[in-house]
Amino acid sequence: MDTPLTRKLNNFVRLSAMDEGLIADVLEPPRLVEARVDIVEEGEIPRTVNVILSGWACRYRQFEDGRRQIISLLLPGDCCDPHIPLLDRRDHAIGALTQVSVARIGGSAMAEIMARSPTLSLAFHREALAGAAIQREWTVSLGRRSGAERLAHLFCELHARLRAVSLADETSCPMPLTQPDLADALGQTTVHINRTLQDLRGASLLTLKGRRLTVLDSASLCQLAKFDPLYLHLGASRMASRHALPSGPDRPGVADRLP
Amino acid sequence: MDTPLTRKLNNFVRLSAMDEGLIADVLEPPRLVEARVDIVEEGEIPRTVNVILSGWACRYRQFEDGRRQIISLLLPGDCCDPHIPLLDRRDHAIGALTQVSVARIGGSAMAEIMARSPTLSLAFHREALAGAAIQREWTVSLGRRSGAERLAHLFCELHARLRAVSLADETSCPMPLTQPDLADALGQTTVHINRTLQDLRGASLLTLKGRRLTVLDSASLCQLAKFDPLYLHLGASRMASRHALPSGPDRPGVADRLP
DNA sequence: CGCAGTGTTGATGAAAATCAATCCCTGTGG
DNA sequence: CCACAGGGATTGATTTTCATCAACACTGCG
Repeated sequence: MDTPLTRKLNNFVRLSAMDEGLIADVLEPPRLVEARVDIVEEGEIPRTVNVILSGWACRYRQFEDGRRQIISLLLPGDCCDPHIPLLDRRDHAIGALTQVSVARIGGSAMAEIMARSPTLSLAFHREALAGAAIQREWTVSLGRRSGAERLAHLFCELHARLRAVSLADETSCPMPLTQPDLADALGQTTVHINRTLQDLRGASLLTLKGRRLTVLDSASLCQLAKFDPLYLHLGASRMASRHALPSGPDRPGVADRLP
Repeated sequence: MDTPLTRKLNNFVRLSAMDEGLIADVLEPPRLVEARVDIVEEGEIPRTVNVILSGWACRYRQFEDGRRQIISLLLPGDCCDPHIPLLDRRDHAIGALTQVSVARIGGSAMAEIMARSPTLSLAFHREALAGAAIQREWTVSLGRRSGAERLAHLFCELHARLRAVSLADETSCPMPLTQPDLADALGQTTVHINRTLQDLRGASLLTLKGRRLTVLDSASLCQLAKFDPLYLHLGASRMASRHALPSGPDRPGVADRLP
């Protein structure tokens, strides 16, 4: 069966038909969650794994004073913590950004297929490690990348991740995030995101309209973002590493085209 | 055998004497790494797990233009990625911040003890999940906490983590990080860290001298930082949750004492 | 002694937040 | 079909936070 989950896991290990069958067996019937509704709430005791089948969600944390930080973005095929049932309580919430279809895998069913198929076990482990690597990259972005670099980097990442589950073409992909969403993901304000976005458009790096992102100048965008797809661990084979900056700090540089 | 590693894992599950013995058996003889030297380098193919026995290290990433971001801090008892041998190549480096003593566990030995002892397997898994949770919290800090909040939060976290391995007392702990280190961890400049530090000292929240941090007003520090130790998943039992903000956005607030 | 890394200070400028209006879609109900 | 509501996008003016630049003091150490 071809689901975003199997497509994603196939980036990490080649799954056998039997593996895919095992997954299909344990995936409970999906439920729909409307945009802005929580899929799981903070403080819950985790018992099941949730898999995103369609739509976008995010982990987030909100302070009492209203400040919100999106901690990570969950795209189709992503599973919310394959191993989370091991922990005590959830320290963050997961919310739907668009309408989302999620399927659960019971904690014990999960343990069972991991025990049954070493390949699946490896796949889920790698999925988790890749997720951790993405989280580290976000730390780098928030800590040391400028506004324009952050935005560019996020777009590069999302495009690559969507390609890995066949939801993007060579130069464009869906982009349902609103500017407030982008602001909360990148630790900035919507006003500032808006202006940075205009800079990127002005430099002819991309267009963004109708909830769709089109990358006009991939090489420059990657270079500006210092985007190196290695951290996604999606398997060198299919990664368009062609734009991975061949380094050399001294090149024309898009930065000149930005204000 | 009592090592920082077993002390740390005991926060997640109670290890049997046999489990501790298994660990002792697979820990290779430690090696010393001097401050500012890499323990593992970016791009390496991971084969072994490294455990910090003493000293502090960090994951970090450095751009060609000199900007450096410390991605996470590794304290005694922390292991650098118990499951990392599953991935292709390292996307970041790990460097020693002080002189560090590290012991390796061979990849196959690791797999073997995990297979042999379900308790150990669970412990290492939880260790990894707790590490991921810390990484998420850093994302929140870098994205939405102000300079003073960030610094306060980091100090709260480090103090709690050190307590979990019996390296801190009730109100103080070693703090070998230099101001440049703090700056690279918190995504700011050393000048700004210096000034923020003065604010925290000025508000009588802490003292920091001779590479030792002393918390003078733990409740206020936690409140300022919005520090909730839940995310460390160190086991409710021993966590000093007493200062976990009982919430209520309307209280005196230390913030008033800061400039 | 002198050096290097660290900590500190002041002056200045850039990046981003904040405040406050619009404007513009898009879906909804009359 | 149109008016309306509401979220999203955009703009300008202003303030705050933080970075940058440039000294200089302190400390441990060869």
